[in-house]
Amino acid sequence: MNTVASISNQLDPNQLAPIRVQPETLAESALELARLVLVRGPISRGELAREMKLSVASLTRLGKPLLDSGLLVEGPLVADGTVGRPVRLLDVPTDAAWFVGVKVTGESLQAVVTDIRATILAEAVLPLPEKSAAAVVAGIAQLSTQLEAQAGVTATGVGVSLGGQVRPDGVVHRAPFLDWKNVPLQSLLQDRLGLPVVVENDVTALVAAEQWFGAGREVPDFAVITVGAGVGYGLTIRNHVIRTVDTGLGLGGHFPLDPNGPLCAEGHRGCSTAMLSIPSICLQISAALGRPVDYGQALDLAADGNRAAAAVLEAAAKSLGILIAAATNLTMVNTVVLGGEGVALFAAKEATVLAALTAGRDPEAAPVKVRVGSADFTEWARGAAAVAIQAQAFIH
Amino acid sequence: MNTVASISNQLDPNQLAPIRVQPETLAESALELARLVLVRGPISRGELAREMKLSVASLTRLGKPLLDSGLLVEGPLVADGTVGRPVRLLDVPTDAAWFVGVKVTGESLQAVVTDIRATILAEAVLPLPEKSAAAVVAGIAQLSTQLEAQAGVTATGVGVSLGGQVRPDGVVHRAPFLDWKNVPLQSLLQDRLGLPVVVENDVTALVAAEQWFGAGREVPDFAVITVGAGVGYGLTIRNHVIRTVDTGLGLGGHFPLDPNGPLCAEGHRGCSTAMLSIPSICLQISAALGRPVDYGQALDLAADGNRAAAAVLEAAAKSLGILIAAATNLTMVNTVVLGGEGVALFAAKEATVLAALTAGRDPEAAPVKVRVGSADFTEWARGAAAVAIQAQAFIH
DNA sequence: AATACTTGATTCCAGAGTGGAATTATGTTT
DNA sequence: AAACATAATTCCACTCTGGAATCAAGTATT
Repeated sequence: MNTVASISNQLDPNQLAPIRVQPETLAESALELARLVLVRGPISRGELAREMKLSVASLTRLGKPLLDSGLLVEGPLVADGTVGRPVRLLDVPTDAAWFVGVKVTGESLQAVVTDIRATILAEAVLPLPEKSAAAVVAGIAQLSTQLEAQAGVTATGVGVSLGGQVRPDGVVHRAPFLDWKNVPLQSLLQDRLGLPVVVENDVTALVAAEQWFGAGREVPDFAVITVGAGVGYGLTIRNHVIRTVDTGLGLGGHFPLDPNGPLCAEGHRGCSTAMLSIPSICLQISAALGRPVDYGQALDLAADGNRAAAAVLEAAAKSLGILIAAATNLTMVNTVVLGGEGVALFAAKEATVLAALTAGRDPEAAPVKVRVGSADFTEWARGAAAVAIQAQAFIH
Repeated sequence: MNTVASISNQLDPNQLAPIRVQPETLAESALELARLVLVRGPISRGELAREMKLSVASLTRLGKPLLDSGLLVEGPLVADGTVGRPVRLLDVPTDAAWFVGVKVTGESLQAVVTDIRATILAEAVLPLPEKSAAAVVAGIAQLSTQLEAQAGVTATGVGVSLGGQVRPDGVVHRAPFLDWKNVPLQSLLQDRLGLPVVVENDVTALVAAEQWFGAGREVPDFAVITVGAGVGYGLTIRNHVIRTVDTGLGLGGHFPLDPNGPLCAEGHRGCSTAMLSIPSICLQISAALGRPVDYGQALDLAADGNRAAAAVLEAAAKSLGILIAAATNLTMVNTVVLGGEGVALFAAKEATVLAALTAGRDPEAAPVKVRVGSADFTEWARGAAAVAIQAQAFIH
């Protein structure tokens, strides 16, 4: 089979549809090249050769069909003033493919449209009238159309993420927040949208986004901890997002942290959800003060010296440090990315978190690098877009 | 370069020295083939082809030079009564290479000699008169000679393991039990023995042995927890033993398990060492009963209904369950191998351990497979032999 | 301005590794 | 004894690869 020819067919000028990535016709190393160019931005062949452990000759050969087909583009010659022939950087065309990412919660759909590097171009939210699959499908279709119009682009793929277990075939095995069991969301959406759709667990999607477009660009091993309505946990080891049959069950969500903490709904005293989740923190402070308090108010109250709020947040911060210590000790990673709206806790109580983390680590151990992601809810939708991007790039 | 020829040279009949594995002259896939035959025992080309995702044609080609050189051998035709040509299984010669493994503790050297599959042929112990590197080197030399004579073989490699941090170049960076810092043990031993020597952290060596010759033959991901003088912890993900700069620090050794537990020497209340280590358990019971009690007596006392002993062991068993739950939740593995002399605790209190483990896991999660390794101290020395085997097989 | 120099990128070619198809080997079944 | 089934080998075309020579496009030197 001639790879070059089969790609070039897609460039038929009579075909006005957007260029569609069809990497199943690409060999392993060509795929890896495309992935690296996507992830490492504009990059020279020399650096790619080092990174891929290939010769520059191979890079010329591998790059040729990708450039011919338009999957990659070459920048202009950049003369940096030094002696020698200037480099011509390889890049991905960022105006050829766009992706819609949607995070499904029990109450709403949060959506973004991104370019191929998961850069957000537009965002939108839609309340979910009911938790039926039909409502979700209709909502995603509406958001998709709306966002395409907003950004003036045509989506080439859609990623959907939600809290729950998602099977590799895109069937939602179990999603407690939606009361779903075995909903074939991917095929439903694909039929409706006529586009490739990927469905993934929300935390896993966030980890995937982080792996390609965040911390993973620099380190091969890291954990992700999200704090929000619940506590999420994900892991990347040796550049691979760990996915198991239990992914989506939220095994990091009820990790014991404080024997004197409050109870979670499952009856775990002082588990990560009880100590860290936003609802639990707000409820504790509300109960103490005898009036409803939201998360922002909680942080403000603590900053203003309110004792109840300060005590709750102090305990939460300490618990977060303990959780980070436990995760790094047992997984042996030394980078942790924090995500979710609850990262505001880290910003407010960084010293407490780090003190608890240090206490839980061997004094001789390498320091843990804690990276704070965006607290913006759009990060979740961006994660969904990232898995759509990854799926279209066909890297496993 | 002609691989076949370069291997065949080693078979020069005039050369009476034992066949030495020199796999640096082997290509990647030939190495993987040799490793699979070593690990999977006598195995057919067809099964190897499936395992390696190659054609049987490739297996014939890859196997040829290995068979010619004697690195692999063919079994007789085995006719199992079914129709068709019988298979001729590939195997490693188990009478061509032997390995000495030595575990160094603060008090003694525990040594074994094994065949290439890490099967123990003989064992020996030598008290360590002092903790100097010279004493360790001399002791290992003596044990090596003694074991070779005992088993009637000549060692082709020596593996040494100890509690502490070992750098990849075989320098012991830090070994608290020996009061060592930056001791170039590998080169010292290599000079003395005239044999290839590998030095590795003790828990990592045990994990490596388990990966090639134990649980790892069936699952790609598992954790190892050892209970003995301390608590050890190691991890294999995607068929790779995780080694980091912190390996050897014992990051799983002071994991918080019981807020009401006793203190360890570092001042951690209810950490894994305080709850599980043999010295701590014996000390707790001794203190309660007002007389010295060893581990065997502790188990007997508890079995006989002694309340203090039973309480301590019950708490230990519960803690072990909690530790297993924490490790599996955070690493996402679902197989745990228990090792060390303390596994007797699991045998005695299995129900308690499993109850605590189950309580710490999501009810919907896949059940954790707990495998109990040998409690024999020779397992540690066998681990050391295993890393020597791996080093000679040059697989990373 | 012409030439030398430096470094990026390409071309060309030989070698290694691979799988499919045909063939051979070695047993059981008829 | 012939037919059949399955294992293993041989043969060959194909892909992927890197090294060496070459070309390309800038800066430095004269």
